[in-house]
Parts: sequence; C-alpha cells; structure tokens
Amino acid sequence: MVIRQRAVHSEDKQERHHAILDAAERLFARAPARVANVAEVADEAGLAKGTVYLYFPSKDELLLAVHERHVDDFFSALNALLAADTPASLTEILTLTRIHMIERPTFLPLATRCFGLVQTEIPPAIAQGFKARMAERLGTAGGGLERHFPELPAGGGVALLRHSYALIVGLWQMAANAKDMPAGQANCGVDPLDYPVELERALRALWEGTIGRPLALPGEAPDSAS
Amino acid sequence: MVIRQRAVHSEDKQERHHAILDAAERLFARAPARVANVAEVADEAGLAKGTVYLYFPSKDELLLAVHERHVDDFFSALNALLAADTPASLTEILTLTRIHMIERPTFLPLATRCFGLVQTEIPPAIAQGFKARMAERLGTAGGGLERHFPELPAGGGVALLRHSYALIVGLWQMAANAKDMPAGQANCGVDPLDYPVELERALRALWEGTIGRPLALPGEAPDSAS
Amino acid sequence: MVIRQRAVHSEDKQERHHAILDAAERLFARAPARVANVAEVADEAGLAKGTVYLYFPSKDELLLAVHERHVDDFFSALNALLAADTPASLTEILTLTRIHMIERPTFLPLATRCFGLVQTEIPPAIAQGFKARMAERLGTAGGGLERHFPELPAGGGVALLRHSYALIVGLWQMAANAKDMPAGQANCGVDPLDYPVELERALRALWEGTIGRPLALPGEAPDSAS
Amino acid sequence: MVIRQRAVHSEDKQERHHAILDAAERLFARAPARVANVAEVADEAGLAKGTVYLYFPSKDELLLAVHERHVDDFFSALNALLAADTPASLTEILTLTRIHMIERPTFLPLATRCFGLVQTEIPPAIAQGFKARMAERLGTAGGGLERHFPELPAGGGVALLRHSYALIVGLWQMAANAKDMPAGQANCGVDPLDYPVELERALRALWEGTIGRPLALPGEAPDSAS
DNA sequence: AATGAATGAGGTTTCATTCAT
DNA sequence: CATGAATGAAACCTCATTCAT
Repeated sequence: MVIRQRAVHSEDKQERHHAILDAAERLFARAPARVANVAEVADEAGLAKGTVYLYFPSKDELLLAVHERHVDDFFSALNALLAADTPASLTEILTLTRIHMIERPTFLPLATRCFGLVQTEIPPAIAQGFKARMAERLGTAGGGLERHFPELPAGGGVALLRHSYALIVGLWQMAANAKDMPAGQANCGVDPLDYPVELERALRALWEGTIGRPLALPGEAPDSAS
Repeated sequence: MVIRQRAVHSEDKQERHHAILDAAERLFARAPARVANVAEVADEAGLAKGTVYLYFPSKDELLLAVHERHVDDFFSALNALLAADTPASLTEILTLTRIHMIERPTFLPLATRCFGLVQTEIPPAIAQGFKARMAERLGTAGGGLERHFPELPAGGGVALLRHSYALIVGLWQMAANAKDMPAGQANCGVDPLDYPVELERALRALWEGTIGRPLALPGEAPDSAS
Repeated sequence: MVIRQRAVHSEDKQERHHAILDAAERLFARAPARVANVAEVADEAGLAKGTVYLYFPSKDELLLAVHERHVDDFFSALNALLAADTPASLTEILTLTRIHMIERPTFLPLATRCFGLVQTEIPPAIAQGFKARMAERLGTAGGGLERHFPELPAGGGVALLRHSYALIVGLWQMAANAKDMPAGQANCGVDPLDYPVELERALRALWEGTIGRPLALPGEAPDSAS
Repeated sequence: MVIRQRAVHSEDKQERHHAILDAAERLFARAPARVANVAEVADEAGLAKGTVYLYFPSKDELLLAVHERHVDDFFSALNALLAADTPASLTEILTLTRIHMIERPTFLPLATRCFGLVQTEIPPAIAQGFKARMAERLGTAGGGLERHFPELPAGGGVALLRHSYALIVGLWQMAANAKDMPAGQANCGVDPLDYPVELERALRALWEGTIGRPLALPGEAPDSAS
C-alpha cells in the first residue's frame, strides 16, 4: 500500500478528488466494456476502498463526475471557440468534437452508461443538479452558436447542439454494435459502419439541413455568415 | 385458442416463446428503470423459473430477443411501406417511427440496454447472428428507400436509416436526461426537451440535408420524387 | 427422436435395462471426470428422459447398477478361475484384475463415486440389498481362494480380497491425483506414480505378506500350494 | 487472546483462516454424508457468507484446505517420529495413523471427497500446488522411513507410504459400505468388516511383505533394524 | 409404455457500502 | 482523515424428478 499523507487542506482534497476521477477514467479507458469496481478504482488511485467514499457518496456519482468532467472539457473548448470574434466554421466545431468526444476513448462509453445512471440510480436532487449544470452549458453554447450562424432562430442553437450530440452518441452505439459483423455475403451489401467518417457526413447533413445552406468543407472559406 | 398446460406442438412452443417475451416486455414497460430478474419474468408469464431457461439459454439472450422483436416489427412495417408502388413520404415514415419506437415505451430503454449486452455479455456467435440479421433488415430497407428517394446515392439509404436511428436513440437519451430539469431561472433559458417534437424537427433537418431538397410537411403532397 | 417400439415382453424390458446401463457406461467412459446428467444418458440410449425413470427409480440407483454390473463381471471371472481344479496363480488373478478393473476405464471412477452414493443417497433398503449381494460374491470367492491357498485361515480369503480391492481403489485414487504433478525439482525426488506397475508390486507384497511365502512371478511355476 | 472484531493484523487473519477451517471441519464431522454449503460454514464460524470468500477463493479450495491441514498434521507427526534417533516401530506408526486418520472422523470422508475435487473442480494451477506440497511431504517421510528400515530400497519408503495410504483409504471405503450389512444368513458367512482391526492386519501384512521380515507386535521389541 | 415439458429447490459468487480501528 | 475487513442482498443457472399427454 502506498502510504499517503492526509489531505488536510482544501487543495489537497481537490487533488484527491481529481486523482480518483483520473483513476476511474484510466480504468475505463483500459477496458471500456466493463465498469471497474470500487476496489479497482481505489487501487488505481493508490487509495483504500473506504477513502473513495470520503470523496464520492457512491460509485454512481463517481462515474457521473467523470462524465461531467468530460462534458465540461468539451463545452469549455466550444465556448472558447464561440466567444472569439472570428466566425467559427463547422469544420472547427467538428474538430473539437473529434478531440473531446470521438477520440477520447472514454467519452462515449461513459456517456452511454451515465444516461442510465441519471435515470435511475442517482438521487433526484443530485441528478437535477447535474442536469441544471448541463442546461447552463448548453444554453451558453447555443447562444454563441446563434451569433455565429444568424440563420438559426432563437433556441435553434441549443436544438442544433442537442441534435448533434444525439447523433454523435446514437451513431457511436450503432457503430460499436456493427463491429465484427460477419463478412462476405452475410452482410447483405451493408458496409460496416466507419464511425468517424459516417458521423462527419451525418453531422454535415444535419447542420446543412438545419441552417439551410451548404457549409464549407475543410480547406474552404469559413462557413459562418459574415 | 386453448392455452395448453404443456406446449407439445411446435406452434404451442412458439406461443410460449411469445408469452415469455411478452412477460418480459410487460415488466420492462412497467419499470423501465430496472431489468426484472428471471424469477419475475417467469412469474409474470405464469411459468416456473426453469421453464424460461427451456426457451432461452440465458437472461441476456431473452432480453436481446425482446429487442429484436421490436426491431423486427418496425422493419416489417417500414418494408411494407417501401414495397408499395405509391411513393412514401417522410411523414409516413415518421409515423411508423412514432408508432414502433417512440410510443412503444419499451423500445428505447431496451435498445439502450441491449447495446451494452451485445458488446459484452452475449456469446460472440449469438451476437454475430443478431448483427447479421440486423444488417439484412437494414440493407433491404435501405434499398427500398433509395427507390423512393432517387437523390440518394447507392448506400445512401442504409446510411440515412442509420443516421436517423442514431438520432432517435441519442435524442431520446438526452430527453430522458433532460426531464425533471429544475424549473425557473435555473434552466438558463434552455427549454426542456419535448422529445417527439424535437425528434421530428431533427429528423426532418437530417433528411432534408441528406436528400438536398425540402420534404413536404404533413398534409402536403407526398415528397417522394415522382 | 428415434421412434421405438414399446417393450411389452419381459425380455424387451431386460434389453432396455441393458441399453440404459450401456449408455451410461459409454458416457462415463467418454468423460470420467463428470457424471452425465439423465438427459444425456437417455439421449445416448435413444430414449426419452422419462423412460429412464421407468427402468430405474433414480439416477443414483442407475449408477449403482452400472457399478454392480462391473463388479459382477469381475467376480464371475474370478469364481470361474477358482472353481477349476488346477491351482490358480497370483499372476492369473492379477490378470483378471487388470482386465476387469484396471483397464476398464469406468470401473475405478465409478467405484469411487458409488462408494459415496451408497453411503448417503441410496435408500437404505436398496443399499442393503446391494451390500448383501456384494457379500455373497465376496464370500464365494473368498472360500475359493482359501482352497487354492491353504495357508489362509478361515475368513482369510475374504480378508485378502478385501485388502486387495482396497489397495486397487485406494492406489488408483492416489495415482489419479498424482498425475500432472509438476516436473523437475518440484517433485522432491518423488517419482510420479505408475499405477499398473505400482499396483502389481503392492498387491504382490500384500499377498506374500498375507500368505507368508514367495509367490511365483509370471512365467514361473504356479504358486498355489500343490 | 482477545477475539478481535476485525482481523487487522496478519496473525488475526491466520486466526480467521483457522476459524473458518475449524467451522467447516466441525460441520463435516457432524454430518459426514453431505458437504455443508458456504452459508452454513460462515454461520458456524460466526461470520457472514461474504467473509468466507475473503479468505478462500472458492468453496472447493476451502474444502481442499481442510484436507490439506489434516494431511499436514499427520505428516508432521510422522516426520517428528522419523526424525528421532531411536528406531521407530510399525506399532508407533500405526498409532499415528490411528490418531490422525482413523479416529479423526473427518479425515477419510474428506480425503475421498477431495480426490474428486482435485481431479475436476479445482483450477489446475491450484491443484498442482497442492500435489507438489503433497509430494514434498511424501518424499521427506519416505526418506525417513528408509533410514529406519534399511531393507527398503531407494524409493521404497515413498512406495510403502503410498501403498499404506491406499490401503487406509480403500479399506475405509469398503468398511463404510459394508456397515449395516444385513445380519444372519444373508451375510453368506462373510463377517462384517471391523475397520480398525482389519486395517491393522492388512497394513502389517503389507509392511511385512514389503520389508521381508516379521515386524514386532505391540509390546515387543522395536522392529526397526538395529 | 413412452415422452419430454415443466418444475423449483439449491448453491455459488460478486461487490457496493459500512464502520471499527 | 484513512483504512480495508466485514457484510449480505441479489442474481444466475442446473438438473433430478414429476406428470400431463
């Protein structure tokens, strides 16, 4: 066992908090198929099982916290992009998505899992807090989006983000399930789903269908209305 | 038809099979938050626990079978629509979606759950069979779609169906999460998500963005290319 | 399913009886590590599960019947040998043992298993019947032995047979357990147990120790007292 | 010594370990016919079911540990006897056997049961460890035996111990089965088997046959070669 | 006599959480 | 604060036996 000092100061506690989240994320990245149990998380963090419960009231809320950190990272980057004066392109937004969601191996499995948690396992009060914070981030980003794409009606930014997120999560689940499909004739002429490619196409179609005009491809001029 | 004490004939067995699936679905509809255990399913079906195992090799495969029946119902209806000579409208397709997925209270929770099962719990051979059957249904429907919407390139039908399904599932997960959001200022100007409405908008945007032309609203002329 | 005629005559029933015993023995020979379940036995016999219960009151008694048939075969051969006028040699007796017990792959695993059954699972009345029949065979053979080896006191034949059987069964269990012992230094200079060789040595020692004089080796003159 | 609520130190854990083994042994002694389930063992030890699994990875390995403790006790005593300078007599060895095997009511039923376990239920790695430890004990004792009985060839000590153990176990199984044999004529002149008496006779015969000279009876001079 | 569908008791194991130390 | 031993509910699955057909 690693002998660790006690976290007496608030900053130390923050550090522990992070260490546990990191450990959980690491384990999840290592084996996205299963959720590690608390003992493993504690071990990975160099702590004892009981200590985890000093920092998180339950395993579910720990998982939710990991997820919320993911979401936060994405929205921080998105809001930074949208806060700038220079018009943002769909391509730039897609890049953010790729970095924070697609290529982060834990984002999507965890998002899927947390959806169920918030529904059922998390105490309502906690769940509401989570939802409220999500709504706030969403509102900010949605507003920013509307500034960059004036075709969007009021509320259209939020809606477009929601739809996009739905597509990202939903398509990933399909892609994960379509993997290892039998080859040959058995696939009935249905190509296996290449998630990143397919997602970009789908998002582009969604955005163009929503905004009502073609949006520049990478390398072209920015597609925000000037 | 008389309900036999024992399912001796093949048709009786089919009936039992269905009865067990029905029982599982009923329980799941009653409490989508949790998956009933096998004892409950057996009870609900009026059978003994062991009997369930005569018809399904494991609990997971029972759940998957419920899900597959859902999916089958939807695709049957869709293919029937697409097989007709009269051009199909997006509205008609959306109606099918509503009936078989949105308003069937077990479809979406179960779809979400089964995604995880197929990934990890189901024996690979069984999982592959499931995926192959899904691919076949998808291929058929995708081909039909391409006949009705000639703007779609080869493979575009399958892709559009996939994207739509992704949107349906993903947005439902968001909507389920957004429910019970705190009212008042706390919602930060973000309206709670009305799933059916929002989904229809999103799907319409997706389809119009994909097909490249406006598709008629309900009450208007059919939008398939004549 | 194999459609079979009903066994109406007594001889037909005997035949079924045998068929079931044969099936059980075949399965046990195929996988001595586990006891087949009743469904497998029925299947192997080309019958339905319920039919097995028409011929044997329980699975345990079926197993015991297989074992008793084994034992019977051995004692029949032994008694035939001892009934002859020509003196029997230890070598001849060891040969019988080898044929009926050692090289019959089901004898020893089943003997071990049945020992437990008779103790606990079999109804006392049935168990007593089995024991009484065993005692009868043993008494006959013991008497025969005493005629061939006059050094044996009254009762010494039975005792020697018992001791021999104990050695056969006990040593087999040790040998079975010693198999797959780690090689190299780890075996502490203890050679792995070669059951047939070791058993012959042990039996010879036991018999010579009991009878009190050297008994001829194979190829030598018969060792029965003339 | 204070019985701690929680076993925090290594020695406390050893104690718990023992307590669980003791509980299992007690239950087995009480009803040798059946193996208690884990819940019963836990109960008997005053612990919860889960706690047993903190100390033993599975029920089978718990049983094997009880058996190994038995065997260990016997070999410790035997090696202590053989390590002494004074020559050991067969009588002394038989006494050890009686104390540790015959009169310990759990030794023989458990040995019989464990034989099957090691064959099939225990993971190979664990089983090999068990076998290796058994081989080591056997090798040590066999070597000691050869010092006390110089007539034994190299390896003869191990062999004699094996044969003796085989006789002990095998004859016990016969004796246990012969118990409750029907009285009167039905026994065909075969006396019921008095295990301790019969075993002593058989062992004596085996040892004399192996060593090649009469070994003193109790009360006589020591029979080790001087 | 034959079948095989139905039964349901019975046992093992996991793991989130608590709380004595 | 930190630990990790202890808990015990929860769930799955097998299979000998019964009995309606």
